[in-house]
Amino acid sequence: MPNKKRILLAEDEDHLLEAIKLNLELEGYKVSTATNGKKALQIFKEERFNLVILDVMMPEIDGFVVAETIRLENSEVPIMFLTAKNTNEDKISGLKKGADDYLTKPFNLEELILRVNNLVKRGLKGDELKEFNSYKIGDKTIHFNSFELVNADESITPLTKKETMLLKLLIERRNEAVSREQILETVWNYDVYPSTRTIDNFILTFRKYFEPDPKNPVFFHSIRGVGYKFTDNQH
Amino acid sequence: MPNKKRILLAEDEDHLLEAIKLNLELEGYKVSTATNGKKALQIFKEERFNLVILDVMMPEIDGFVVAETIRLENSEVPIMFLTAKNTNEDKISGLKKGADDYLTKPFNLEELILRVNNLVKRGLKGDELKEFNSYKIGDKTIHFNSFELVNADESITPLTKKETMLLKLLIERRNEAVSREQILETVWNYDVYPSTRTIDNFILTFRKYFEPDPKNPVFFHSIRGVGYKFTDNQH
DNA sequence: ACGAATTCGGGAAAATTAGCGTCAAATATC
DNA sequence: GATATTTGACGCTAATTTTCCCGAATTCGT
Repeated sequence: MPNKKRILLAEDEDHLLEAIKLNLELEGYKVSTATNGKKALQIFKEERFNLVILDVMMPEIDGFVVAETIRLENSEVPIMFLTAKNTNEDKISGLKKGADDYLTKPFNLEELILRVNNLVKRGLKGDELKEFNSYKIGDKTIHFNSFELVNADESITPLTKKETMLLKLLIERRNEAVSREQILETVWNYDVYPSTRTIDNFILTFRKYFEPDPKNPVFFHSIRGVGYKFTDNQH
Repeated sequence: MPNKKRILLAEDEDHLLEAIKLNLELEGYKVSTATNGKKALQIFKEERFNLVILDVMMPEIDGFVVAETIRLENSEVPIMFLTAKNTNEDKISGLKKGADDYLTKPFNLEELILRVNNLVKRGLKGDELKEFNSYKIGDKTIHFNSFELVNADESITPLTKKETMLLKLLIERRNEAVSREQILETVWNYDVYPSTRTIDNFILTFRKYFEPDPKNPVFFHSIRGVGYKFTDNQH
C-alpha cells in the first residue's frame, strides 16, 4: 500500500468512536475523527478523504445535513451512515442525501470493515485513467506515450511529465469541471500539497500551447472557486 | 433518457419478481428476469448489464455462487443481494463474494429503487453520467458537472459555483419550501451568514434564466416569511 | 373593519472580495 | 548544469455581497 487511505469518522459516542477508529487503523487506514457535525465539516474541508463515515445523530449538525453539504460541493467521496434506528424513513432520507452505504447499530465490526474496504476500493476506481495514445486539440496533437505535442506545422514541443498527467486528467474528464482538489489528488498524489498558484501555471502553459487566443480560452476554462474544465465537443 | 439501463433480476418467488420488475420498469430500466441461478448465469453471459440483483436463496444455484461466478469473469458490474434472513454470516459472506449492496426482505420498494439508482449510477462512466447529472427546467437544461446551462437554442450560459449549489439544493427539495435558514446553512457553510438580500439576488437571476415571465414565476416561488420553493411537476 | 404602520421581497446598481492570471525569481530534480 | 516545478507578489476582474429604493403584503391600532 503506497500511501494510507484516509477516512473521516464522525461519531459522538466516545467508546464507539475509539473502537471503530482502532479497527480501521488495524486495517491500515489513516483515521481522522470528529465528535460533531460541525467539526466534521471543518476537517473535511481541510483534508481530502477516501471515505466519510457519519453517525446520523450528532450534536450541532446531524449526519444527514453533513452529507448534504458535502454533496453540494462537487465531492464524489463515498459516504457511509451509521444509525441507531432502523427505520425506513431514516434509510430513505439518508440515501436521498447521497449516502453510498448504510449500517445499523449495533453492527458487526467485521461487516463494517468489509463495507469500508468495498467503498474505498470503489472510490479509487475513478482515478484510473483510460489510456489515450494521442488526442487532437485544434490543429495540434498530443502524443501521451512519447510526451510530445505535434503542432500544425509538424514541429514538436516536448511535454513534461506533470504536464502530460494533468492533460490526461482534464481530457479524461472533458466537459466537466475538475476541482483543484481532484487535480491535486490525481496529479500530486494526495499528501503533497503544492500551494496556491502551481496549477494555474500549468493551465497558463496549456493555454499558450493550445489556445488561438489565450486571453479568451475556448478549451481550458476556469471555473471560479472550483477548478478547471477542458471543453471539447469534437470527441 | 436516451438508452435504457439494463438490470438482471434473479428471484424465485414469482410475486416478488413481478413486483420488483414492474417497479424497476416504471423507473425506466429494462429488466431481464430469471427464476433460478442457472438461468441467471445464462442470461448474464448473453447480454451486458448495468446491475445484477440476486436473491440469495434460489433453486439450482444460489445467489452467492452466481455472484462468485460473475466476479470471476467480470469484476465491474455492481451486484446487489436480496435475502430473507438478516444474519451476520449471510451478510458477511455476501460481501466477501463481491456484493456491492445488500437488502433484507421484506424491504421497502422506495429504498430498493434508491439503491438501484445509486448502484447503476456508480457503474456508469463519463458521458453516461451526464444524463444523471443534469436537470431540465422548461426548455433549458442544467448540467451540474460542467457548470453550464444549455438553452433551447443550444446556446450556453455559464453558471457559477454558488448558483449551481443553490440550484442543486432547491431541485433536490423540489416542491417543498426551503427556508432561508436552511439555504444559508447548506450553501453558506454555517458560520458565514451573509445578510438580507443575498439569497434573493440569486433567485432573481434564476428567474431571469428560467422563467418565461419573471414577474409571474412558475418555477421559483417565493414563500413569504419562509423562503423559496422550486416547483416542477415534470419529475 | 379600515387605514396606518411595518415588515418583507423585487429589483438594480454600487461596493467589496476572493480567486485567478501573470511573471519573475527561488527551489527542486534529474 | 540544465530543466522542471514551485513560490510569492501584484494587478485585475468576475462573483458575491451590500446598499438603497420601491411596492406589495401583513399586522397593528383604534
